[in-house]
This record gives sequence, C-alpha cells and structure tokens, in this order.
Amino acid sequence: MTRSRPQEAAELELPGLVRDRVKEGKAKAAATRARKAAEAELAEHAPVAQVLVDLPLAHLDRPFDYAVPAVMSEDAQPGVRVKVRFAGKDVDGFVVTRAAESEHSGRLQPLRRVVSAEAVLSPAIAELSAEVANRYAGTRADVLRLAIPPRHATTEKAPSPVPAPPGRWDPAAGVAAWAGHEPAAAFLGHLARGGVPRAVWHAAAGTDHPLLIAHAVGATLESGRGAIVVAPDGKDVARLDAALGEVLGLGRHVALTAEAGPAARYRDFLAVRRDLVRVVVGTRAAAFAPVHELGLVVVWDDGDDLLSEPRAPYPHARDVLMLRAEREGAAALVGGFARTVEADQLLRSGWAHEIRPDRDFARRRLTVHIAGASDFELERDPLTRTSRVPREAHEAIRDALASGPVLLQTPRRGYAAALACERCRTPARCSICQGPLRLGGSARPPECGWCGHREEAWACAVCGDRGLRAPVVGDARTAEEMGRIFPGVRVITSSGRRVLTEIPDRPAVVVATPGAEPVVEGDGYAAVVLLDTWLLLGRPDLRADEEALRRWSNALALVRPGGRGLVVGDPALPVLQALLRWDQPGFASREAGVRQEAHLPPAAKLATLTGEAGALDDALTLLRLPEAGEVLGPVLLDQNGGATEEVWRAVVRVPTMAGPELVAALGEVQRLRSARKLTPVRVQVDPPTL
DNA sequence: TTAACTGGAAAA
DNA sequence: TTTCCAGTTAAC
Repeated sequence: MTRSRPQEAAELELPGLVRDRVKEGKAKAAATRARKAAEAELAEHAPVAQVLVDLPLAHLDRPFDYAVPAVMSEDAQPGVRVKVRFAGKDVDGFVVTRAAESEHSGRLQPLRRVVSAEAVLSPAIAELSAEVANRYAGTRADVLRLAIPPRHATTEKAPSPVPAPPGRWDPAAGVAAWAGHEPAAAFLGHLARGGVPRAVWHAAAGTDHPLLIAHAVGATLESGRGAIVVAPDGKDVARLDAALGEVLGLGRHVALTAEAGPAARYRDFLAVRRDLVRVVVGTRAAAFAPVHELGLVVVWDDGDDLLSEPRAPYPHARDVLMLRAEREGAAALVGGFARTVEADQLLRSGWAHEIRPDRDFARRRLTVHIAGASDFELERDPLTRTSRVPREAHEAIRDALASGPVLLQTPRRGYAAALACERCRTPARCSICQGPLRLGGSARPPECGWCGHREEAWACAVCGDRGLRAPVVGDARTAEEMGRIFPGVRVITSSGRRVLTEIPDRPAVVVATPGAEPVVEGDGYAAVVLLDTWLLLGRPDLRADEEALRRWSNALALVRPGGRGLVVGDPALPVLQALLRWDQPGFASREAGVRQEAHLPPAAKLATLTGEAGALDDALTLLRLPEAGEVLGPVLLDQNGGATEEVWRAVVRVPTMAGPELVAALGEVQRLRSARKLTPVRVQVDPPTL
C-alpha cells in the first residue's frame, strides 16, 4: 500500500479541520485504489495459496484456493495466518501450501491480508490436525483452534530470547533415578542413542516421577531431539517444570499451561515454533506443541479425565501423543502409579513394552494394610459409631506421626451429607420428589434437599430398614475429628478451592480430598490412610473402579520410601487387593477382560451422539452404521436447572475392527447435516465416561 | 454477502 | 420450446 509523497505535501497547505477531512477522504480513496491495484498484480511464483479457513461447517473442511497478490507473496508462506473473503465475510485462515495453479475453475479471490509473517502452523501440525479430525469425526478447524494459541501481537514483535547453550545430561544420574524399574536403563540408553523405544511404565510408590521423566527427556535431548511431556493439571506441570529445570539446566524447556495467560502462552508457543526450545511440559493442549525434531512424547497419569479435551472434537491427549509418536517417529512413555485399560491395550497389541518395578523394590517402597472395616467390624468397634476411622487406623496414624506427616485421603469435601440406608447403603430418597435426603437440624426428621419435604417415617425402599447414616462426612469433619483425637498435632486440610501444593517434612495430619493431596518437601509421608473407600466404588460409571484405584494409587504413592499405607475398606474387593499388592497392571488387564465380555472399549469402539430429540433421531437415520454395529438409546439426559430444550443422547457401538468405518460414517453424517443446515448434533468418539 | 443455479409459470 | 423470475445453494 503506497501513497505518493507530493500529494501529501499539497494537503498540508489546507487549513485545519477542512484539511483533515479532505485528507481523510482522499486517503481512504487512495487506500482503496492502492489495494485494488495491489490485488490485481499477482505473485510471480506460486500465485495460488491453499488456505484452511476457520469455518464451523463440517462440509467445508478442506483447503480453499486464493490468489496471492504480489505484495503479499513474500509473507504468505505456508503456516502463516491470513484473512480471506469467504462467502462475503472476512474470516481467518492458515496458508497450508503455495501452488502454481488451482484446480478451481472459477475466479480466485485474492488474500485480503497476511495477519503476520510468523508461520505458526508447522507442516507436522497441519498434517496432524487432519489425522486427529478424522479420528474424532471432527473438523480440522476445530483441531487447529486447540493446537494454536490466539495471537498476541506485542509478544510476537518482542525480541526472541537467546537460546540456552546445549547442556549435558548425566546418564549415571538417570540410571540411578530409575533404579528399581526394569528395563529402564535400556530405555534411557536407547533414547540417548537416538532410538525410538515405546513403553508403558508402572511406577513404584514413593517414586519421584518428575525426576525420572526429566531424565528420559534429558536422554532424548542428548540425541539432539526434542520432547513433549503432558500431565493432567497445573500442579503436576509445576513439579515437572522444576524437575526439568534441575536435570536439563535453565532455559532448555518451557511450561505450557492455560493458567499462564495469553501473552505468556503465546510467547512460549513461539519459542517452541521458532525452535529456540525443544522441550515442552504442559497440560493437555501441550500435546499439540510444534516441537522440532520430536524424539519423545510422555504422558503421565493418563487415566485422569482432565486429559480429555472438553471442546470439539474432544481428543484425548494420550491419543494425540501416540499418533504423533507414530507420525513423527518419536519414542513414547505412558506412565503412572495406576494403569488404564487403554495403556494395557498398548502393551497387549505389542505397540509398547512394559517398564515396571521389580517385586522386591516395590515391596520395600510401601507396605499396605487393609484395615478391616467390614460391616461386622464397623459395628463392633465403638470408635466407628462416632467416626469413620477405625481403631487400627488411629494407632497407625499415631505411630507414623512420631516420624513425619501423615496423609488422610477422604472423598469429597464439606459437611453437607446426603443420607443412605444404614443397612444396605442405598441412597435415601424423598418420597415425594425422589430428591436426596439431608439431615434436618438437631432432633428434626431428615429433609429433602430439593423440595424440602420432611420425611417423618422413612424406610429404605430396598431393604425396609429404618436406620439412616451419613455416608459423606467430608474433609472438614475429618480434620475436626483428628484435631480432637491428636491434640497438639498440626492438622492441615487441602481440598476444593484451597489446595496446597507442598507441605514441610514435619509431623502433621494432612486431610485432603482425592487429587488435592499436597506433596511433602523431601521424601514423602510417613503414612498414607485412605478413608471411606466404599464411597468411590459402586458408582454407576463405566470406570468407577478404575478411577477409584487411580485416585488411591496416587495418594499412596506419596509415601516416603519404606512408608506405610492403610486402607479402610472391604479386604475382599479386587480393587483393594490390587492396591495391597501394588498390582495396578494386573487390575487393568483383568478389567480389560471384563470390558471385552461386556463389549466395551477397548474391545469395542464407542461414540455418543447428543442433541435435541428430533435432530438426534434424524442423525441416527442418516448414519450408515457398519455391519454388527448397534445403537443404544437414545435416552434423556438429566438436566440440572433445565430451562432449555431437552437433551438426548444415543450411544453407538461397533466391534473395534469396524472402528474406522464407524468414525467415517459419523463424519459423513456431520458433513451432510452441516451442508443441509440442520440442527447440529454433538458427536463424541471414545467418550471418556458414559 | 452474492453469483450461480434450480425449477416452475407464463408466453409463444 | 423459450424466457423470466423467485427462491435456493454454494461459497476459492
């Protein structure tokens, strides 16, 4: 865009306001003319840009050709953000390729503007976006929105930091950190030599996993390649961040989290894209980081549902990383104290090898006892009448307090107690509206939490018993109880909004809800106690047991080497047995068998379709379901506060072999519906829960 | 937003 | 059969 100098000089001679007005008008006209002229003259080389346009329409999910004006030719390189005219509107897009000619028969619109010459979309991520979109029956535009953070112009213009000089990684320290886990030394060696090993890793309790992961990354850097580490939440990422700083030296990695804010997020993204750093640690979005020379992908605690993206097309970070490992020829490490059936599947199929602690090592790290809280003992132990902590647990806590902090994990927080039948533990429901019953004030009958009805003569609908119990006591009550029982001992709570990350290594009782357990500075807890284990079980969820085991394992893993674990629950339960033997892999493999019989993932491919009744029905009619496929439902979803339209959900299921076929058919439905402008239906492939 | 396309009605 | 028009559709 150029304006001639003599013209400007002439305008300067006109008086004040008038001059400005005239200048403005003339400038506008001149600008338009200049733009037209500039657009008319096309780039000499490759005058066609293929652009991925950011549209919400599934049937337009492909590159469109635009003419490249000569003045933009230099900047309009593959990967840059552009503005283009599409159906009369200015929309954003990314240039994916430049070409000499177009397949399109009509006249090409010119690019409106190159937003910035920064090639934010790397070729690898451009290809990945197509694969992820395919796998989840979604669109590339949606995937790119997850993969590329919004632009922050000031950050982009700021000078780049100077890259850190290459450090050296100490293989001996790496092997020492991984001691007890086999065959970790071979895995590290393979990484350092540029190999692409793939492993599913079960960590021993008390393992400082951030340190071990940092060493795996160190080994990868040693081979000249980069790495991505993804963990469920900011707390995990902070620990990994610190460990990476220690092992790799400063300035060799970045931490990508949503908490950091848009400027920091874009700055770190650019540092990665510009190849100033090759190591990224972060939450689920980091799985898309455009790391150059990707050599290793790591996902920690892949059973945490935070790793599955809540925005379309709902990809799971583990799956994105495994796809990348395959596409980009990188090594992979799927680690945790627990194990998912998906990780088990990676082993079963031979895609990955196993790394696990040897038996003696695991046993020396942690001894678990199950405190008999069978119904019989609960009744006999007088302490349990007023508390849920059996005598055996009190003794264990007292002993452990002599040498360090003790962690009590208790499900859910607060006082608010829904009631259940004392005998069979069926939740107590209001006889009028089926709402949950709560304790009314002192000496009053229980009340309904929804309609307030006072239940004068409640009797259990299942067993007829008239006794009520408060199953959810919560952390506040537990903390209070601990204060009473152990006077003079510091009681710390961590839950809900007040989550502690770290506590000092001094005797204290720490009461925390699952996922909110603070880490101990130094070695770990002297003992970890899991209360009310039965509360996490028996939920009507597909993954209830798996999820409970994961949460317990993560808490028990915080013991110091040689520490004690105490589990209050029914010792006959297989989940608790798995904890006792620290055999989460065995549990996952058994669970996989159960899933196989029940035709559930990973033995089957599942997808859900959600939407209003009519649209959902219509979508199911359009769906060309593969042979042997079935539709379950649709069922009405409960709507909390539902002023809006009813929402229904159907589940479609096919044998795993027909998975790709199903996903293709779902994609087809989405394209068809978008082309016909029908009400959208949400499609979720491999939903994390049902 | 808008050019191109569709199909149906009127004119011949 | 041709022409005209209005509503629809695709979209570079």
